[in-house]
Order: sequence, then structure tokens, then C-alpha cells
Amino acid sequence: MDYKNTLNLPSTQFAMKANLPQKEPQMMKEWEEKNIYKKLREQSKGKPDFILHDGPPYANGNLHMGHAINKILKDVIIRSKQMSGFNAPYVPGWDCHGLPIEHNVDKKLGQKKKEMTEVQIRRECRTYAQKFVDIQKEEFKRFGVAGEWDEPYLTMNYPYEARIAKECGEFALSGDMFLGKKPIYWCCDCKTALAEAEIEYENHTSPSIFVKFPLIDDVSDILPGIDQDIFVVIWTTTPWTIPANLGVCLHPDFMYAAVQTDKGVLILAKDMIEQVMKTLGIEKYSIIQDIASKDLENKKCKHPIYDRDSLIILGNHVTLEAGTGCVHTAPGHGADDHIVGKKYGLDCYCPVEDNGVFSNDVAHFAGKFIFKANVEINEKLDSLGLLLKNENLSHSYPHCWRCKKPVIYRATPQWFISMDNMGLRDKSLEEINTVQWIPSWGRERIYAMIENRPDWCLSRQRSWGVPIPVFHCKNCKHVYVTRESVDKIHQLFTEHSSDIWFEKDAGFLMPEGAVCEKCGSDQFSKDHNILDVWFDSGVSHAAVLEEREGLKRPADLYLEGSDQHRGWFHSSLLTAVGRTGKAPYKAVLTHGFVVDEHGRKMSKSLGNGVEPDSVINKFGADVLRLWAASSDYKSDISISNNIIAQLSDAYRRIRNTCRFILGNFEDFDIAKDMRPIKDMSELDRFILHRLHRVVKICLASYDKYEFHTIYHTLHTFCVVDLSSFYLDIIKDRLYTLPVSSSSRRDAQTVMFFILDALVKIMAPILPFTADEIYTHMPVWKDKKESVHLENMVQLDDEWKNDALSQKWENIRELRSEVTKALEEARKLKLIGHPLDAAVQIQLPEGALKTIIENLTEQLNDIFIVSSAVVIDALDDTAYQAKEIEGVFIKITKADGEKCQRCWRFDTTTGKNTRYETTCDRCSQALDQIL
RNA sequence: GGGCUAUUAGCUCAGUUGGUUAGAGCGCGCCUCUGAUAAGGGCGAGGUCUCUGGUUCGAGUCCAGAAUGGCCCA
Repeated sequence: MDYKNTLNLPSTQFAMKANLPQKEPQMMKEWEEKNIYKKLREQSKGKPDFILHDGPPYANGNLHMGHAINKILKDVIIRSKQMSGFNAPYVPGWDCHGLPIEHNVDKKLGQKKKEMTEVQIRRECRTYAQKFVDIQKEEFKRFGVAGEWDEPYLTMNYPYEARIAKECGEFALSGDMFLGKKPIYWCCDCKTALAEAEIEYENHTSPSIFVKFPLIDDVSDILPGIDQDIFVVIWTTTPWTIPANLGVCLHPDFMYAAVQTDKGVLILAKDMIEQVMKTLGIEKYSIIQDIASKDLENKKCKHPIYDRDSLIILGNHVTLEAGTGCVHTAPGHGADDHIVGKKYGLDCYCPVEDNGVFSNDVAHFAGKFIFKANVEINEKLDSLGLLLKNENLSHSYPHCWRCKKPVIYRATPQWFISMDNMGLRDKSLEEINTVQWIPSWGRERIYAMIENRPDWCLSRQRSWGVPIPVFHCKNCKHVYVTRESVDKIHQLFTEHSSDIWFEKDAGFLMPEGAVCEKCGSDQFSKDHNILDVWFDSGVSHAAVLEEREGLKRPADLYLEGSDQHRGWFHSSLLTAVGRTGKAPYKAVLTHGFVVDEHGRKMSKSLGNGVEPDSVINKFGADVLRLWAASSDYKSDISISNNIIAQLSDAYRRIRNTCRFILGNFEDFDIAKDMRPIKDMSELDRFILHRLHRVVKICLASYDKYEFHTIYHTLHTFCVVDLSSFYLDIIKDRLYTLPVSSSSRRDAQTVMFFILDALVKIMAPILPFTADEIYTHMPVWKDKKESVHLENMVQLDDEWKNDALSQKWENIRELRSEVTKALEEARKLKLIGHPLDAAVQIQLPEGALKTIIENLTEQLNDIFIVSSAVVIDALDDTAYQAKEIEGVFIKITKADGEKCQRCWRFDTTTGKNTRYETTCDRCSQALDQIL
């Protein structure tokens, strides 16, 4: 007879092959139909809130791995908090304004743009942004991220735009915001400001000149005994900025020197003397004396052309790569010049009109186009005897992306938020210390940035964004912004979007009867700047957390890549501290960047990119998510085909372990067949102890957001404790004993505890697989529609048993020696399957021997051999244990015949007349079964 | 150039306050089973703990410097 049919072999509908790429979209559809997310919200009412506030990705382009790691980590956290008893809603957002979108729309429109109004262009931008919101939304959902996708927050939603304008207006009212000047890229041909992204670098030929600045302050204390004129020598490739010169900048740490030459006494950096003298063609020179730059600080030179001073200042941006180490400084025409000039109180002087000609107050050159004026300026300098050298230089120079003409740096009026006027910097630094930064170095990083950053330049000369909601008096230029105007604009934007600013004139937008507080005029113009997009997303704590029902400020957590210390964490902090005095978050978690297996960033030229959709289409979102969970994301996160393949293997292992357990539940009725733990065998209770440890570690790791620990713990548990140990051992019980034997029910009960725990622990990380397992589990009283409506597994201290654990770890050590001995026997072709073997063990006197001799379990069960006995003395052909001293193991072919049912060798096999080829044990079982 | 950061087996990670021969899982190689089967079990090989100095009886661990990656600035 074929006894296979009398065994309880595993059977389940749960497929071995996951087929995730096909199955996941189906499951998403089912969740949607069942309204799982909505039910979650309903059943969470009244629970404590956990608000993870989503940093809005930019609504442009397709998603890459950086988006994937970020959103998956957020989803894992939300799901785990949700299961752990919190009400954790997730409102995803998008950042919709800004240059990159406008730029792409520009390119698309081409010549058409010229005939369009600003409002029409803005509508194109809105449509473009919406298109990418929709594209990215589907991609995010496909990652398995649960949230309020039907109602995300968009920074271009009307109420959001209104709130941006309001927050900006509040800054204006409070005195934090002021109108200043700052040099920006400017195209004289297009008469427009340009962003860094709109600059193309091309070769350009410029005059390269060396100019002497006469020192007019007395320096006899540092350079005694010199009765000639002394000059500081500068080098520049933009002679046209000489009229705007207000200073000469030296490096605080460089050594300078006074050099005697036939062109006078020249001061320049000591290390540049030889090179400069060669360039200037000065053969005879001698160093008079070294000078520390600090001794020259605040001394005055005379401007080479005009009758005014040029101040000697110090700045770290000075280099010795070219020039003289003395940098011509025109704060209106250079970023570094502006910053260092500000420190010394220099004016941001920019005598250049928007079409690139000098303004009327520039003597000799007024009305001249700057690039053409170069020649005349050089001639002027030469005629004054201050031009040391003039030659042409070809170098890389910024050009306009549109008209391809060279651009300039030009100071223009800009709106700023002051870091110090109202103490914003100091208050922000204080607030940083109230926030939990994970990892802790995040604090140092943002602290240093806030401590050193310049005032925040809010204005952009663009179309696609929220306007700065202030007005200017046409008569006296005084700025108009009042409580009433801010509130009126808020109301108008809420209703019409910020497009209304571009559609209507100032009179419509302003409060009725508004007059200039300075001159009494009632004629105003609108400000024509829009806000930096960082301001848009930065005020999400107001526009979303504060305004949306169910959310709150401060959020419990912000979670973004580490670049956001400069970005969103930064702008959110400043806007929140400025308006509320408080940080908008209680904790900030950062993750690293996705790099390849060698730690290098992904690039097209290296060809080392891995795209999320390719992983999803080939392996499934759960494998992608397992990757996100498996690595320690606090530093950079590696990905490669090799790494994904590894995760895919690990996934299959976890899946198959669960599948085996599911296969043994076919006849298991939770309501009737569960058994009390206290009556179980030591092995059963030992594995529950191991489960206790797993649950404890995983719960703690969720608390600490350390998901890679969960992955490793779960995977190792499946492999080491379950597959190769517990499940392997209990197969005999499960398969051969009559269905309702108590020890078989024990095993099923234990497996149920295990799977119940595993499925809940893995649910936040593997939402698809966990739910698939869950729905294949047997039914019980409070079983939910989906694992995602479940609570996290509770730590059951009944499982814990340290004494038993220690004892069984000893047994496992011995088991490992037995398997080594079996391997030797296998090599000698003595056995194949372990059940072919009989094991004899010699143990030294001591604890281990006591344990084994008093064991209530069958030793052969534990070793999965046909027989196992302890004997006093073995001959010297026995295998000597490697790790435990004094242990010898002898493997022989098992006695008796192989039972055709349980496959064990037993001397009783064949002795029973009813079942001729089975052992006693199986015969008894068969009596009950048949 | 500056700030922050990372570096332990092919891969992903452990490694307590410095203390035997640096661990795990995967992958790899070999063996085995065919009642978890596009599965399961066993054994084995793999490391100059990035490098160089220093402190110490003793350093993966502490100190200093360097290299190479990464992010942000300039």
C-alpha cells in the first residue's frame, strides 16, 4: 500500500512563486475596493496622533531611487506607528511652482511664448505640474505607499497659494522682511534676471588687466622708511566693473609683501610675486618687506579713476590660482564681493542700467555699453599711469541660455528675510536644540548652516510662483503692506488662485481707500517679484499641518534625505520660527543618498543606475521595499542588480518559510485546536522563547526606526531557527501522527503564534506579501479583512524562558556536532539521508551530560535520525567533536528496516501483520486513521 | 577650499565599558534528500577590520593624520 495518502502533508493555496509584478496591482485594487485606508482612519479615531509630515517632491520628471527610498521609509514608519496604536494619517504633497517647471514650459512653448500673457503662461505651468503630479502619484502608489492620494496637498492649490502669500505678508508686517540689493546673473540683451540653471558656460575673450591702486593711508608703522608712493596691485578680467570698485580684498591667512620695482613699490601676495613680475615684464625687483594681511585691513587706497576711497578688506574667497592675491572688489557685481563687502559696510553699488549701459552718474563712461567701455576704461587707467598690463584672455564665461550672449552680475533690488533684525537666527538656533535629530549629527549640520547663512533672499524674477504681496507707492516708492492688504490678498487668492495678482491691477487688489502712509498718494503699483519656491514648501507647516483637519503642528516627524538640512528642514524651520517662535517638527530623521554597490553616485555615464520601476516590474514592490528596509539608511544606501538579486533570494526564503507553515494549517481550527503552552514540549517552548526574542528586537527596532535590524532578525529567524531547526524537526510529528494528536496540535499552535507574529512584523515592510499570507491563514474570531487593519503583535511574556533557552542552546551546539559527524559519514557513503543513521554519543561528565540524560524529548527527533543514544565509551573510530571538548560521536547504519511510512529505520518494521512495511509507531497511527 | 558623514568577508549587517583564534545571514563551492520540490537539509572555503602613525601589557574599538566615496556650501 502507498502510505503517502495516510500522511498529513502540507497543502496550501498560497503560491510558492510570488509573481509579485502581476499580483501587487490586483491587491492594490482590492484594498481600494475594500476601502482599507478609509477604514483604518475610522478605526483610529481617538487614538493618539502620530504625524509624519511629507516633504513635497518637485512635480517634474519621473521618480528615481531617491524618491523610492524616501517614500518607502515614510510608509514603513506610518504603517508601523499605525499598527502600534497611533492614529497616523499620511497626506502626501507636491511642490508645484518654480523655475524648472517654468523652464520646461518655456522650452515647449518656444516662440509662442512671446504672444502669451503672463497668466496664460502660468496656466501652462499649472497644467504641466498637474500632469507630473498625476504621473508621480501613480508611481508612488505602486510602491505600496498608503495614504490620502485622492486629496494630496499641492503648493499650487488655491488655499495653499493664499497661505503662502499670507505667511509672506506676515513677515513683511513683522519687520523681518526688507528690501535690499543683491547681485544676480543678468542678461543685458533679454533684460532679465537669470538663475544658475539658465546659465551656459562658453569660451569668451576678455581683457586681462593689472591695475595699481595708490595706497593713501599712512603705513609707516608697518613699512617704515619708504618715501615713494605705494600701490596695491589687482588683476581683473572685467575692466567695466572698475567704476563700481569700492575695495580691495586680501586673504586673512596669506602673506603679502612690498616689492621695490621701477613701477613703484607694489604690494601683492608673496607667493605670486615671481609669476606676476614675469607677466608684467619687470626683471629687476626686490622684496622690501613681508606684510601680514591683517596689518593692511581697513587701510584706504584711492580709486584709480575717481576721487573716492577703495577700502582694503579681508576675505576667505581670495585664492592664489591667478592674479595677485589682491582682489578688486565691486559689491554690486559679484557674489563674494557682495558678501564680504557687507561685512565691511560697503555699499552694493551698481551703476549699470538694465540694458547694460553705465548710468548717468558714472563720469567719463555714462551711457556707454559696458563691454564696449572696457577699451576706454583701460585707456583711462593707462593715461593715469595705473595700468600695469593689458592683454587678451580666453576663458570660460557665463552666457545666457536663450540669446547666447555673455551675462553679467548686476545688483538689483530684492526682498530678504533678515536673519538678525528680529532675532530670527538666534531663535532658530535655540529651537534646533529642542528637536530630536536622527542621526544626532543632523543637529551640527543644520546648526552650522543657520549660524552662518546670509539673509534669505526671497524674491525671484519669474512668472510661475506666488507673488510677493506688497505694493509700491508710485509717487514716493514707499512700500505698502498692511494687515488689511495681507488679509484681502489671502481671501482673493483662496478664491481665484494667485493668478488674480497678474490679472488685476493694484487698485483691485488693495484695500479700498488705501493711501501711502508717507506721501498720501493713492496710486500704487504691484510688486513684480515672486517668492523663492523654498518659501512655498517651507510654509507647509502652516498651509497643511495647521489648516488641515486631523493634522497638527508641530509634526512628530519630518523625514527626508540629508540634503534637506539645507533645503526643506531649513526653510521650514525659519518660516515656523519666524511666525510662531517654534520649530515645526519634534524630530527630524534623515537618510543618505542612493549610490551603487561601490558607493558611487548614479550617473548615466557610469551606467550604474537602477530604476525603481525596473525593479518593480521584474521583482515586485515588496522586493524593492525589502531593499529599502534592509540597509542602514543613515549613511548612503547601495543598490545594484546584485544587491536586488540577494534581496530577492531573501524574500523567497521568508515567503517559503511562511508557506510551509500555512501548509500545515489545513486541518487546524483556531477555535478548537489551540493548545496551552504550559503543556507543550520543551522544544516547542524553546522556539516560542526564540520568537519572544525576535518580537522584542523587532518592536524595539520599529521604535528606533532601525528597519535593517528587523530584516536581519526576521530572515535569520526563518533560516536558522525555523527552516533548519524547528520546522525540520516537527515535520515528523506533523506528517505521521493522527491529525488531532496533542503534540501535533502543539506544533500547529506554536506555528500559529509564529506566523501571526511574523505576518504582523513584516506588514509595514512587505505590505503585499504580509496581506497575502494573512488572508491564507485560518480564520479566527476577530480576524480582520486585511492585516493592515490589525494591531502590531504584542510581546507575550509567557513565551519567555531563559533557563530553557540556555539549556537548549547547549543542545543545539551538540546537534551541530552531530550534523558534522553525519556529514563525515555521508562522505564515506555510509548514509545519505540522516534517517539512514544511528547515532551514539559519548559525553564527558558535566552539565551537558546531565541535560541530555534527563531530556524528556526523543534525542533522535532532535537530530532527525533513526536512533540516538548516549553511551559510556566509544571506540577510537568515533568522530571527535570540534567545538565541545570530550564529546565523541559514532555514526552507524541504523538497525532494522526502513518504515515505508515515516522513513525511519526501526527494528519493529515488518513485524506487524496488518501493516507489513511500517514500524510500530506508524501501525498504531494507522489504526487510528484508517 | 570649508562643514557634516561613511569605510568590518563578493553582498547586507553585528561587534558591549579597549581583553582569547573578529561574528551572523546571504551568495559561492561541495555533498545530500526528493513527503516545503522552480523547494528542504548538511559541510566548507572567504577578512592586513581603508591606510599610516600614536597611547596601552593589549586597539576593529581610544587619539592624530591621510586616502577614497557621499551630501551641502564656496
